[in-house]
Amino acid sequence: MPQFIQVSLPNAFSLWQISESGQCFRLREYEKNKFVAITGRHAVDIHQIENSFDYRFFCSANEFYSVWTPYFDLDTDYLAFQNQMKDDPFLCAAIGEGGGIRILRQDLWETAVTFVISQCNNIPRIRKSVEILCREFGSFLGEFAGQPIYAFPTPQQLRGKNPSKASLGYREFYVKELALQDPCIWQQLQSMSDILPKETLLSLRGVGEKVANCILLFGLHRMDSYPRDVWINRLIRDVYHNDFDPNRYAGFAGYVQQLQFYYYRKIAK
DNA sequence: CACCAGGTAGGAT
DNA sequence: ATCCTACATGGT
Repeated sequence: MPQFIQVSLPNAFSLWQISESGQCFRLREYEKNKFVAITGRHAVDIHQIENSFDYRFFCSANEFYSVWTPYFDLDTDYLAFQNQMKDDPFLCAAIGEGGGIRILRQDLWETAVTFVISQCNNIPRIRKSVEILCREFGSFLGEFAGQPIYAFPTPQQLRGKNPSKASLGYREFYVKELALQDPCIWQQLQSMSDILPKETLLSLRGVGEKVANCILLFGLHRMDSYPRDVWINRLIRDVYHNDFDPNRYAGFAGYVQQLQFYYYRKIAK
């Protein structure tokens, strides 16, 4: 019998919604209520107990607390954020559909690469390209539900390689450039303050305003970052009539953005 | 065969 | 500073 940690996460947590939120590309429901989450070199099998908020993380207690608690931001009270959105009808509706979304702490290097790939692309195809990169160049981590799981390739594993099977198109050049960077920068970015991380990210080829904000939010957990993509721009124009200021949600604007992105795409279908 | 997809770089205005 | 457009690829 494999080792597992059972936890109860009743408030503001939904693996399904997170997997559909578009902030990560390697969280997948492989069977009803069963997910595989992968970030960097870590992977875990998570089972949601039917009709409850109980989850089983198939990993050691040590890994749960050191990796997955920060990854899913389990120590943060998202209901406190939601309570500050009560006077916005769109956000209230968004909470109803996507209130279980969290802002993940993903591996920074992986976040940079995946969001460079995301530009002018669609989410299913981003996932496909990322999986091919992992399968081609990443380390084998083990088997989950009969499927081999591979880590996201390290910069060293990707350096000098030809990732043509991932069909990255014109973004392939940018990914190769990222792999050539001194890997220390991903560490250094963690300890930079103020606007230095953003300036550093913007200096990278293929990283512009929007992708930089995504990396800041999903990789560096800068909760004040508010990435504006085509959906957010449409939303602000058509729903808010160009009258929306993310600064109003100081300290959690990025969470507001995720709720808006998730819900607006959902009702568009 | 058009058009679109979590944009960006480089050049022209 | 703001406005264009090329940039590959795959899916409707």
